[in-house]
Amino acid sequence: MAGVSMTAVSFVLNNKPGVSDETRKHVQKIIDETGFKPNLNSKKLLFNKSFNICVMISPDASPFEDLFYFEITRGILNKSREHGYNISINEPVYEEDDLPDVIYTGDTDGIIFMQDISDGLAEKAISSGIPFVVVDSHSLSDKVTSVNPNYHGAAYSAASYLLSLGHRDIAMISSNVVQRFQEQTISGFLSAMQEYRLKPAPEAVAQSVRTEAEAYEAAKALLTAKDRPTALLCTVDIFAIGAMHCAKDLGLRVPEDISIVGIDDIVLARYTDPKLTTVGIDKVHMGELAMELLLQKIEGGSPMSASLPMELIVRDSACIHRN
Amino acid sequence: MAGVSMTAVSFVLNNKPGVSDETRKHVQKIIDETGFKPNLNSKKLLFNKSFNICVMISPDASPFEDLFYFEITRGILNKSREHGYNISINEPVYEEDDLPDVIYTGDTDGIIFMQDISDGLAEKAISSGIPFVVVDSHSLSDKVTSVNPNYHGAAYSAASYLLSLGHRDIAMISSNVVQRFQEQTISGFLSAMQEYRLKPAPEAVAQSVRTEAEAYEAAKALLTAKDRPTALLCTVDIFAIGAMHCAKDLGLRVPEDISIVGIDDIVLARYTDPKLTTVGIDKVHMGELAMELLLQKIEGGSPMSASLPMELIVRDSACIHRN
DNA sequence: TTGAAAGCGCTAACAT
DNA sequence: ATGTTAGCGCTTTCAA
Repeated sequence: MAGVSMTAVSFVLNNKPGVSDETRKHVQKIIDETGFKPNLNSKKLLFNKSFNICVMISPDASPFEDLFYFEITRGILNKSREHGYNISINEPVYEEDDLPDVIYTGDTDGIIFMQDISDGLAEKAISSGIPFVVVDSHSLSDKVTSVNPNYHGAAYSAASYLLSLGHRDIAMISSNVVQRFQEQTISGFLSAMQEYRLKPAPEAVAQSVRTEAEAYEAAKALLTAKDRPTALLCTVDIFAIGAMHCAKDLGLRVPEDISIVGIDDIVLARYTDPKLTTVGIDKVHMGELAMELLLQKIEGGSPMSASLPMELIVRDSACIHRN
Repeated sequence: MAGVSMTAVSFVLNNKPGVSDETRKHVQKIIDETGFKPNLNSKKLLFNKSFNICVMISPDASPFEDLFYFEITRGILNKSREHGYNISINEPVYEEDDLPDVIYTGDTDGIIFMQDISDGLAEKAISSGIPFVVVDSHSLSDKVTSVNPNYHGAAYSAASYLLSLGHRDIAMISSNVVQRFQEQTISGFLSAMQEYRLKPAPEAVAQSVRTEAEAYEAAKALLTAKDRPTALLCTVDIFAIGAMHCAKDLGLRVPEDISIVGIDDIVLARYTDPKLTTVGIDKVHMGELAMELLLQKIEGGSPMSASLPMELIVRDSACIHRN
């Protein structure tokens, strides 16, 4: 020590009592002069805390492929930086339905799962004892704390909007990547239709799809049928974009000949031509919220799961139906 | 210890010699049974290594706002995960032209700077002793190792392409966010023009701009002038997108009435209508390369800076000039 | 081949 | 109010 003691320095650094004003000033002066910064690695060992948050994403939904998860990640980053945490991006070990090593080496203070997780994974996470939250979850289990967009409501809003524009022949192209997501959106669609005493034909709800290209094909099937729908509700924006391309290629005008709406409001939605009408959610906020809930858990709390509303964003890809 | 010693366990864990096959097997068995994983935090202290890489971005170019940096970040993440590093996203302290605390607390093994850095920052980074690389740098200094897209070449390619299509009245909308970037693209543009013995009018190169909205206005100025150019070279894709909107609003067809090309090939470029012709670079690869160079530095090497070629990607926003 | 012990940089309990 | 000391979990000399 360049001056006096050692516990003293610790007290000064952490603004703790137990040291006279005089020594405090003295020590502080030396700290300022030398630019001394305490080594975080020793604290990590002492408190067995890594200051790392592990963001877990399935490889087929990398946040850096999928613009949706990418925005959520931004929110997570905002908050984690604010609180002095780093993030590391990882993926589950799918063959064994297990978590990666990083979880078991003390290098993770908390986990954020993107998209739904399997029951096996949830169990492993619980038994690891590490706090975790699931964001963009599709189930509201009381066993895990999660942040859930209201996808049922989203599909309901989208369908209601189309109905209010006078559309009656509405078909749906839904994602079958996550089963519960599909169930929720279909049920939202059907309840809106029901309010108008409408019962869509089976083929109008049967289109379920994984990629933009598949959405293109599904749209083709619908739009070339003899009784083609006047509106398309796509469960994911990127499908709506695929459907728009298909419509154009078929010589159909959007929205005059066919109205199309999506769900999610990804960045792209503002750049399509016409601009995509969709049902959106504040994804950055969603990420921030997930991180906040996680921090609460890390500090020993047991926060409530959150269900977030989704809001219709009217742009140019849907219009009034004229006979 | 559930079996024998303690040094032994360390040897077994790290596959080091100095322990009999018998004890090795015995210990290994216990490790497997108990699922024991060594605590990383103690290694961090012992080796004074954090296994964190700090990605430094200026706030006005957040990788999660800017699709360009976002793709680079993906590359960085790929490689860092592969090597057991976490990343933390931070920004310089601009008021003081200094690095954030995280650099000085032993919580960073290496730094990746996005975009160019100031001389002051470079100096601070060097004197911190922490290995760093600059990605998407615009200068090839031998003091810092960097990954440089060849922006001069990019502008040259774009201009040459337009010239080869018969365009002679080509105007440029360039970014003035980073000075050296602007210099390089302008010089690339001018050398291509010179090969055709063309010397663009001052107002054809004077448009320099920071945002999509400003690009829209710059395009408006150019396209409403009495001798409007037949082609626009935009130094950044997002400017090209702004210019395309402007052209449409003015009733001009792209590319029939006005050819537009960009630089960067961001994700959006494939989704515009018409699809954007641009000069691209493999951004994920760029990030991976930056991370590889950084790892070499961390291990004590002194890697060479890399200059990466950019390639013309012909899509639909430029066509042959007809008088 | 094995075990004992020091030490990485800090905090906190304890003794002074 | 201050100084001394143990200890976080590991690796690595060093001695047996």
